[in-house]
Amino acid sequence: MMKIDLPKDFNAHLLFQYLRRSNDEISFTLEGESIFKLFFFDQKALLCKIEFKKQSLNIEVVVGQPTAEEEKCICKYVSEWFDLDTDLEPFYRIAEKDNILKPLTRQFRNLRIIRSPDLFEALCWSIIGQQINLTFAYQCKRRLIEQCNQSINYEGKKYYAFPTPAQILNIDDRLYRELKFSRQKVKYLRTVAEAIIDKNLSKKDLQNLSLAQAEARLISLQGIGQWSANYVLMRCLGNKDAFPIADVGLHNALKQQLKLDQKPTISEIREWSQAWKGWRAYATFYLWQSLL
DNA sequence: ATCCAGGCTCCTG
DNA sequence: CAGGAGCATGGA
Repeated sequence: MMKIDLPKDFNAHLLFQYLRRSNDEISFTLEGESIFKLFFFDQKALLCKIEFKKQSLNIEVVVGQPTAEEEKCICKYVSEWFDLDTDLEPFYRIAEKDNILKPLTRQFRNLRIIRSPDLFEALCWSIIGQQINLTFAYQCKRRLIEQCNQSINYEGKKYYAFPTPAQILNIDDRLYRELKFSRQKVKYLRTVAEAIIDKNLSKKDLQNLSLAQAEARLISLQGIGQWSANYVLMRCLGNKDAFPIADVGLHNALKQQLKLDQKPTISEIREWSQAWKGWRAYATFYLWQSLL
């Protein structure tokens, strides 16, 4: 059993509300108050059960025998997933002086960005989510995960992990059509999978770059534009100032919050967001939350 | 039916 | 360099 201390006033309710938002999400499994997450270390499967206590979260490995090193990886993953290491106070100080963020930070107190710690998965999700609505995006992702079937059975239920780059490359064009992926997106997924396999792209490399450099590196990949790059920097790398400014969800949330009759322009958003400097990823996430 | 979804690339003038 | 088509499908 592993145990991780939670930050003061951790809001598990808002976390679960976010995790529950799609029935097609099968890269983890919710059962009551527990989260099940399947990890693969090469071919070795470890199924983890995560439970929240008052001051800590517990991780129990219910299938498989982890080494000390693997336990460390799992703890690191979970800490990043729920963004446990961020001090929210500076964000709330900024928010108190900002008319857009103030009500949101009161409504969603102690909400942390829910991250996507695996780089390949985060990139794939950003590609899948481009242009189409979220419901359809989640369906596509579910079909992809089921097709690759990186899974184990435990107590009569099936638990899935996100596919590896090699598995993504193994799916042929005809099959991708059946999964409802466009030709372009298949090309982009393959580009990203190859970059990871060839070790031209890694989370560690991106972490050693500045925000602007990391953004440029991501955008150099075919299929990753400004929105996707900033989405990945925010959700995977944990950069608190990454800002997917063209995001339609962001636009709709701002329209709703400010009771505008149409969506704001990019230049308006750029202006308002000056006040959020250093915390634009958090501002975005809280705005998204207002749409749930 | 038509338009828009957590965009991006490529082609045109 | 701005502007527009095309992509896949489903929900409003």
